[in-house]
Amino acid sequence: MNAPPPDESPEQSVHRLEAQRRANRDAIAALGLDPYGGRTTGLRTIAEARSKYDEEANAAHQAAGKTPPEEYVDRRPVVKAAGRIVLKRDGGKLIWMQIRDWTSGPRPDPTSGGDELGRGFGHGAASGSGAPPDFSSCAPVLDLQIAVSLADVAAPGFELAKALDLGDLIIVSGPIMKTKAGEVTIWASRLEMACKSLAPPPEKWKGLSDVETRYRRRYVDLYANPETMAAFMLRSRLASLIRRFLEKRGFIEVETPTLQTQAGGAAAKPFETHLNALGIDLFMRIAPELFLKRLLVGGMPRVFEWSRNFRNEGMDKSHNPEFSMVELYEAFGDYSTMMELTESLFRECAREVASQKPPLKESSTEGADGRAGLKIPFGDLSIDYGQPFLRVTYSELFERALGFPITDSARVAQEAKRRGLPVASKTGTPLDPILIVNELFDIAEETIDPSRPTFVLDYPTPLCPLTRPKKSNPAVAERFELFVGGMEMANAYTELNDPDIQEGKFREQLAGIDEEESTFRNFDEDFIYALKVGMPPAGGLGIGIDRMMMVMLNQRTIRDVILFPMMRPV
RNA sequence: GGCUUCCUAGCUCAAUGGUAGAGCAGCUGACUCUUAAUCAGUAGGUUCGGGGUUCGAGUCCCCGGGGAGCCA
Repeated sequence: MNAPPPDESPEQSVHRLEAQRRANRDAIAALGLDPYGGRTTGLRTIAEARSKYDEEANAAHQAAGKTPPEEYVDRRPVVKAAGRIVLKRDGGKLIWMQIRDWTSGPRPDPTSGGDELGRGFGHGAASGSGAPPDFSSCAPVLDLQIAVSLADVAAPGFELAKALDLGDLIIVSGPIMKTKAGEVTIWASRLEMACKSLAPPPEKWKGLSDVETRYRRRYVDLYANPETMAAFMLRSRLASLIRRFLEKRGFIEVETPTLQTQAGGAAAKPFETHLNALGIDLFMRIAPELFLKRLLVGGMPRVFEWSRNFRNEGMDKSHNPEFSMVELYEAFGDYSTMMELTESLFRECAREVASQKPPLKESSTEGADGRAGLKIPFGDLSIDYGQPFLRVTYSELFERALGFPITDSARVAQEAKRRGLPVASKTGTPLDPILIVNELFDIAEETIDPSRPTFVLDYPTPLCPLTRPKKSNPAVAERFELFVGGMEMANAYTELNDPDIQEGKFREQLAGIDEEESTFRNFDEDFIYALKVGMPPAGGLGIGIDRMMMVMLNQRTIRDVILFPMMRPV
């Protein structure tokens, strides 16, 4: 049996659901309305509109009955709000809808009763009258209900309401009142079109749950899944907090080149690109470090950059090819001032997160054993930012985890072989023992308690080409990394400002690289010249913002804290 | 890169190797206080793509695409 031949007309090439929506758009246009709206004034957010509800005025209006006496004045506040239709219940001559805007989010106060819970697009509350809403398994939202009555709405509002589809954006104005069932509602006196939606929305109860589609069509995820919106709203708040925190401490925000002739400041494979105007190859930056230090040379005392970095390496749940890093430098500071700053910054962010209401976070400010604590959930963990962060030196941590000191070269080599780690370079030359130590150090890192933010400090000097060695012990450098939730969060140094030592380290580094690496790693002569001009002693710090957001927003993968994560093209 | 696993209607999901289904969304109709509204009716498919085994493949095998998880 053959299917009927496909209709060749362009109308038929459109999906049937889109075709229906196009027809509804035409119906709206036929009413003399612009399906795509225009500038609108006097709008309130849904949250504001809801807050205007007046109990007394509502009671007076109900008491006035169907045919109110002549002296009766309707005192119910009139509001105007706009939003996306997430539910529509057509009752013949009375049409109910629920609209959503960005103020729809986690309910601010879960104890205030369940009768005003918004529903639709995947986030219902516990069903049943009188049952307290259950915040453990769902994310209730404060959508706003709209009633469009044939008798009360100005023409052609009712015909418009009939032609509306889920997902359309509308503007409604009218008295804010409460229905018999107790739900705050705008009883529409005017209904306007803001934008026709031609794409069918996700399922109204289960929502959009397909992970891939959520990333590829984040715009749908954001409006259909309020906890997604809530997470990114909170990310934005924290970004703002971080900027204010740094500005309060005298740091100024700067911007340095993203396109660089050499990719310095970190050990990572860069993206390559080409500048037609000069006919030269360029690299996307892997770190802003060398430019920010030039600014210290120039006399800027405290600088920070919100830097998008690009690294042409693996992708997994804690790596996206482009990622955000805040890097900062403080003249006359050192790594201990950076440590204090880092700890304060994480604590302030945690405090902000803890001040958010459920259901996004179940945080606690109750400390263990009576001490001041500040706990933020991260998966199965509860990370405490209230207590002082733990501190352990690189060599202590190594010895504690491996059972022998980093100086025991024989056992280091033996252990590396046992674990199948490389003990020689690709060309066959034996690796510096300290590099083997550093391979084994991954094992030590895994022994850090992920629920306690931990500074690992005093890295072996050979691992730190940009860091000043300790005066009391030149074998270790004044560098720390912060670990939280099992991930490396931050990296800081007492910056090396002796141009001769720096040049020596650069040359040493370049001597050890392979052919591939030499295509993008060069000797940065100008940076050395800058150090010759003179850079004040300084502390420098880089914080991996995306990972920090992961632990703050309780998201297990970096893709859930980046609005548009890298995806393979379909 | 290796192993495991997933991809079926717009969405969320079913379907021992034996006629591809449900709920929601859609469409038609009824309904002026609904609450995931309800009721009656109706339409909707390249089962990710290609190949193979088989009387017969959504299901088994191979190749390819995309996602997720674990490992390196």
